[in-house]
Amino acid sequence: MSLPQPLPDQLIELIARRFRVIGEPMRIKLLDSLREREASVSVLCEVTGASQQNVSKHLGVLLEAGIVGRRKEGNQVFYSIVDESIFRLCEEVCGGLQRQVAELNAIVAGVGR
Amino acid sequence: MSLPQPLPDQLIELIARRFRVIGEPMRIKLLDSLREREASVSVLCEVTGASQQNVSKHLGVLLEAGIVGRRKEGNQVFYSIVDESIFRLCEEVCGGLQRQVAELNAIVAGVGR
DNA sequence: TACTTTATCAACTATTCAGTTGTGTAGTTG
DNA sequence: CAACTACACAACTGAATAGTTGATAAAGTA
Repeated sequence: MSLPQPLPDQLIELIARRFRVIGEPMRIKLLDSLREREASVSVLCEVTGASQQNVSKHLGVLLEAGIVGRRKEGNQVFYSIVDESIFRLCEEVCGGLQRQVAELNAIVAGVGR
Repeated sequence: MSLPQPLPDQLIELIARRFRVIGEPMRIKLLDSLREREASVSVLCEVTGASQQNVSKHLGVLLEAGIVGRRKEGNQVFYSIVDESIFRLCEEVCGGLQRQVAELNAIVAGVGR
């Protein structure tokens, strides 16, 4: 995919909104917990250590963004990853972070030369 | 690159911070303006229509995050992209958005069937 | 020197939003 | 039915931050 130049304002807004949705530690944690398999809200509360209301709220944000899906079963609700590209984004970011750390490392190592 | 499972909290924090930095329309606009070539603060003000102080502030955030670099020349300062992975992130997000829109489109089209 | 341009810093305002508290609503169980 | 479980909604509080305003600093120019 190639991006138009310049980016239209509305698209910029959409992109920014998307990044803000995943720019929240708790939501990344939830997504990470859902990486292997779907999970109920109560399980996600245990895993993350957050309150039920808080987890529910964040899941709502992720649901509205189309990143996760939900499935009801009895009186439980199971959430699962719908948009797998989220993890590619995280990997890309981690790659960038690693490059930065490597550069810093090279600079620090150079001082002792 | 493959991510560890589960993600350590500190890494989650770093990833989230990174996403928040680019989760701001004005900063995306600035990065978009720098895609082709470096630019001075004043030029970036014209392009974005934002105040000098505001542009300078956002550039400071991007600089601290290691996404852009700066170069002084006379009484001007030129900023340029250092971390090109930013654009891959935007492309990935746009791809996700397009898939969502396509799905919506399919659903809407199905109604009139 | 005095003045202009360019960029940054600092303080303030307004907004956004994460997390909590309290409550409501299904669904299940005794 | 009542009691319980699982989840969501709404209102509130506090913290972070985007954008403005005013002042300061640095470089070039008359």
